[in-house]
Amino acid sequence: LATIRDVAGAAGVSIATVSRVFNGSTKVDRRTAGRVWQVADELDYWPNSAARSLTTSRTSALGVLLPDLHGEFFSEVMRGIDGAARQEEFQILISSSHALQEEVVAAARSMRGRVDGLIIMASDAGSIEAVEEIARRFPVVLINPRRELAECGSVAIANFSGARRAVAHLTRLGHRRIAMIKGPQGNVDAEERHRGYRQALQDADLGFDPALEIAGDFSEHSGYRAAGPLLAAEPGPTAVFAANDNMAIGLLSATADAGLRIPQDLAIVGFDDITIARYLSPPLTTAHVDLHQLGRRAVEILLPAVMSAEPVGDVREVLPSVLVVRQSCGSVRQTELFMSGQGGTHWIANQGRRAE
Amino acid sequence: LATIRDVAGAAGVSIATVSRVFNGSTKVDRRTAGRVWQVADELDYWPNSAARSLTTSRTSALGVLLPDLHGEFFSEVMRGIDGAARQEEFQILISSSHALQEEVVAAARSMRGRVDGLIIMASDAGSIEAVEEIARRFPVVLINPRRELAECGSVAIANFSGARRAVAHLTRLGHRRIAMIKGPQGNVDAEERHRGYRQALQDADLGFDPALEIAGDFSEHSGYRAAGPLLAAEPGPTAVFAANDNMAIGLLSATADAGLRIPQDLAIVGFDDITIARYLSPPLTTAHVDLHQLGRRAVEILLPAVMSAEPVGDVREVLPSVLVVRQSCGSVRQTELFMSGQGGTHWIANQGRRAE
DNA sequence: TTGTATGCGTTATCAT
DNA sequence: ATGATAACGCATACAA
Repeated sequence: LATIRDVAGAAGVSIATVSRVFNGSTKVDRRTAGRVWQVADELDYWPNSAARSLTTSRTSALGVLLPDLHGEFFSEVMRGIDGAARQEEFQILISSSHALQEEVVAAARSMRGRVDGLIIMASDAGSIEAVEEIARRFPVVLINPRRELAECGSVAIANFSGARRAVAHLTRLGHRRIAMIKGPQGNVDAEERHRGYRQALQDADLGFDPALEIAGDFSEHSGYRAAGPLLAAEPGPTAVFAANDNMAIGLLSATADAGLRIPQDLAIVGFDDITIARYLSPPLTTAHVDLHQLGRRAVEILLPAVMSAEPVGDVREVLPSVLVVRQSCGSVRQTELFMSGQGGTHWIANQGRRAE
Repeated sequence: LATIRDVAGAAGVSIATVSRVFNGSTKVDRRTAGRVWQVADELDYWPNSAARSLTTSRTSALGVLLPDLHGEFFSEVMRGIDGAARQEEFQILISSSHALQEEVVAAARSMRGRVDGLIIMASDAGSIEAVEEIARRFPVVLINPRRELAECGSVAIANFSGARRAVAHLTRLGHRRIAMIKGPQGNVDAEERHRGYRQALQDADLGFDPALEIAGDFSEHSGYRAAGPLLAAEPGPTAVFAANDNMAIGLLSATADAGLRIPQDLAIVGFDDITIARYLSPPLTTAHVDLHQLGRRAVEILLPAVMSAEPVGDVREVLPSVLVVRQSCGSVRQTELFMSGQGGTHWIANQGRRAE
């Protein structure tokens, strides 16, 4: 309720002085400063951020545009974003559920004057043009972009090499009929993981068999259904790479229903390393991705641009993915010490940054 | 870069008219309105929200203050908040990781002028006074408050009755030596769940045995450790109520290590119904809480106050908790049809709103 | 229907 | 070291 003017009046100084005090200007007498602080406290004066950012044209806030904030993916990414932002005393304005590109633009528009930069994760293919429009006004960093954009930074996860490594794990164990449950068409993550799968087969001098590439949509249910064509294939696969853990879980249930033993009858490897993965029976071998870091890096790339009021340079970063070997592939080393640090997992195949 | 003045100039009208057009005023000629829209589009004019909220003293944004945004709890609550807010075209400014009360106040201060109301979830006991200070300036709704506050709305989960029902489930199954793994001291949720446990025992004419109330801190590890005193007790318990699922998971591993069969040798019931619960072996019977609704209701209670620019009335709401019976208690009906709607769970004991 | 002018709460540029 | 005062970008009461 009290404004800077009220404080100035009560303290017997000008509003300029009050402003100086609150912004830590050195050019103000210690005694008057003390008086101002005291009066401000008595009047319960809280500076108005909107007014401040109107004059400074800086907001100390970042906007985050997401397609959805369902589940673990979102919460971990957000945690990374929030942590990094808080460190630099930036606030986070979030807006989710943007499937259509008009919605993305609308959300960005409504943030005009409220944020200094934007972190965008667009799911829709059409959103690219939307982002281009946005990037003309804000520094922008893309998370897992489907296409690189000039003037936009980006942070992505190592889908290709992660998948390649996961499947290489299977070939190394001697499997030669390796199936894949694919993710939704048009989804970058899904497509990259598929590329990695194909590459790993080629690396092992194996051809790919279209009959072993089952369609899926990242849902648990689609993983369950994939068991049908998978078990009907002739000759059948001895191992399966699921494009994400959700589908691996579905497949796991289906094979349990069918009386198959994992990994003896079928080896399964997933992608994402969601929390559940280590609790499954058997615990799932899967490609781990550091989502927290995904968010953190996005902020760290965005902030310098925000500070300098320039567009983000061509900073493209790919976060490493790491294969977590548990028991769903019948690895040689299967020991799982339950309460140990990483859930008894054994880490291999650490891939360096920017490796793709 | 273009301001309302630029648009007015280019369209040959006054800034007042442009403002009217953008705010959908009816008192403007269709033709001039069209011209304004077109010019605005050409100039790529995006209204500045900060300036707008400075004059209107409304922001169309809500602030959310959280202690931490770890895991599922956060993501589900946020999803509820975001969904409800978006419906009314409100934005969400979030700020997490506030353990100390000064941090909470600081966060609230920095939101002055940027939000119209606040949703606060304070973990620290001292934060209460902080919230009181905040509530003098903003409409506030508390999530799971440790103490009710005048002028603050609140939404809480049914800890007491949820725990009572969970334990009643055990007594109904014939258990008479029922242990509990408690949550951290000073935590409201934990204390309420403990009260519910005691009440359920009393309901069944059972006394409580301090030796069967093991200390815990909500962590999986503390649940694991609890197995020691639990199995050492003489006579030992036939059932255990864990104050949250995490600890139940820890206990589950410990009993597996000890070679105990669940539920034959020991029945276990948890609280929260986290995603993992249904994937455990055996799937965990637990008290389900609708976190999404928790966030949604907070917004729905807050918004009317924001609209009317008055403090939130004495709206206190308690969301029902529901016992999800799976297989960790040896219920009579154990059928679990894996891919069915609720993960093959069977819902009982639905408790109405405001029931506590 | 449209334009003029004032104010929203700050910061910043000048003087003093 | 401090005080006037002009922006900042917009909404609105009032005048036309």
